[in-house]
Amino acid sequence: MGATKEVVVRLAKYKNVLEKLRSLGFVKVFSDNLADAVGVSPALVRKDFSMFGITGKKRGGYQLDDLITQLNRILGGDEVQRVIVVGCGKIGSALMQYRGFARERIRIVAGFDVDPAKIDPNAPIPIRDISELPYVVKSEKIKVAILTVPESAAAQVADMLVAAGVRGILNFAPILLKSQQNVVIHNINIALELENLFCLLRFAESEGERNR
Amino acid sequence: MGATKEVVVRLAKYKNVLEKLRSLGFVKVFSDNLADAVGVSPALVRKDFSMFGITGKKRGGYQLDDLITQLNRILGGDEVQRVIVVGCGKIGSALMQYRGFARERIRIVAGFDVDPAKIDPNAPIPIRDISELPYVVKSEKIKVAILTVPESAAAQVADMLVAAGVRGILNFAPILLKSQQNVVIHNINIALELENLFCLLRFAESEGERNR
DNA sequence: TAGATTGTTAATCGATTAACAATC
DNA sequence: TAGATTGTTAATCGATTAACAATC
Repeated sequence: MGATKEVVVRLAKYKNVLEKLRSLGFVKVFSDNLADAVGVSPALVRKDFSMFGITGKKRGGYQLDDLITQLNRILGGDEVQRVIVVGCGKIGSALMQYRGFARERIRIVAGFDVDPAKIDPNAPIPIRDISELPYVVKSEKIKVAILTVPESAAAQVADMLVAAGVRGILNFAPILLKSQQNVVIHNINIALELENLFCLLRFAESEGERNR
Repeated sequence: MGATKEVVVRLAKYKNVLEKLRSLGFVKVFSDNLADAVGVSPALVRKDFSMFGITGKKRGGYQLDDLITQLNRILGGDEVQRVIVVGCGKIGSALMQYRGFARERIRIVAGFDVDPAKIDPNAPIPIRDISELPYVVKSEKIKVAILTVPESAAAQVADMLVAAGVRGILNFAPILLKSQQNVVIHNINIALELENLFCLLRFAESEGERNR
């Protein structure tokens, strides 16, 4: 094949940029424009497109509407994407209320926690006891979950999610969960990201000295 | 050279795993153990180490204490790493209170916002008006900032941070900020991560069908 | 037309891995 | 000793880019 994860991820980035361009009134784009916006080379943009049979006009670039339609077809389109949040602590609650999701057609349909004080099935976004998770995942056909439980519970809750039928997990717990057969896991480790920033800076500095 | 960003990022992952192993009472590790924990091949672990002059014993693997010391030397070690949060909305506030940072020796020293209602210079972690940002960054020698402002303000505030002397930005606004000369920017776009999960699942499905 | 941009091939580049001698 | 693991070289692999004919 060749349609690796990286390509799919880039396609989604192109789509996001294109939607912004459309709202600005653009009608067409060149591979050059997209390349600049996403931070890749124009050749790669064209290659990514051609890999999925998306073509443009030799001199006129790509029609914005066409392109977005095609990308939606490939990426899974316009349906509202339903997600649950498991672990309603600080970060979990913040994500449940995050306004940026609506624009991307992402809807959080429920939260789950073990703390009885947090349970509130009548809230706009209901918060349920975690024991109800398997039932809700099945009846609502939930495919993707955001995992924001403490580190100590993360592995166990991840297993529970997979057992219930969840196929994609966005993990914020500071533990590396591994993608398995049929389950895609993305790990976001904020402390590690900060550490990496500090390391890279330190490195950039010593590089600078070396070149002086 | 060859010490690319990826290598540095892996070294930090090794270090995290090693610290956990140490707290479990481990005394030595093999490249095999680390490879499993971080999800890479044993050969790559050894290569990464040898690239920085870290050596083990031909039969006995690597001494845990030695290894951690070496990694600390390379990665910038044990000092407390001071960070500011710019934008004290839901996510910004959640991060300011996130308990996981302390363990990684990360300390949030201040928050900034434009909303007068949020300003509170006497809180445990003071929240200041954004106009004070340049002064605080300079006087406290802040190198890294977490950016959690709304999309519409992100680019402008990022410029402000760089002008004030910040050299690393962890950007949560849904906009792709580009790393420049001397400035490292990591973008975490949570909506995009979720979109990617859905896309990858959709892809995995159609792959599955094809192989049936 | 002249100029610009696509689509695609072949070349390049860099990162990862296989493999194995060295050696504990 | 026999067995296991490192350190390193050379081979592989895959992704990216350069380059250019096609063509609008």
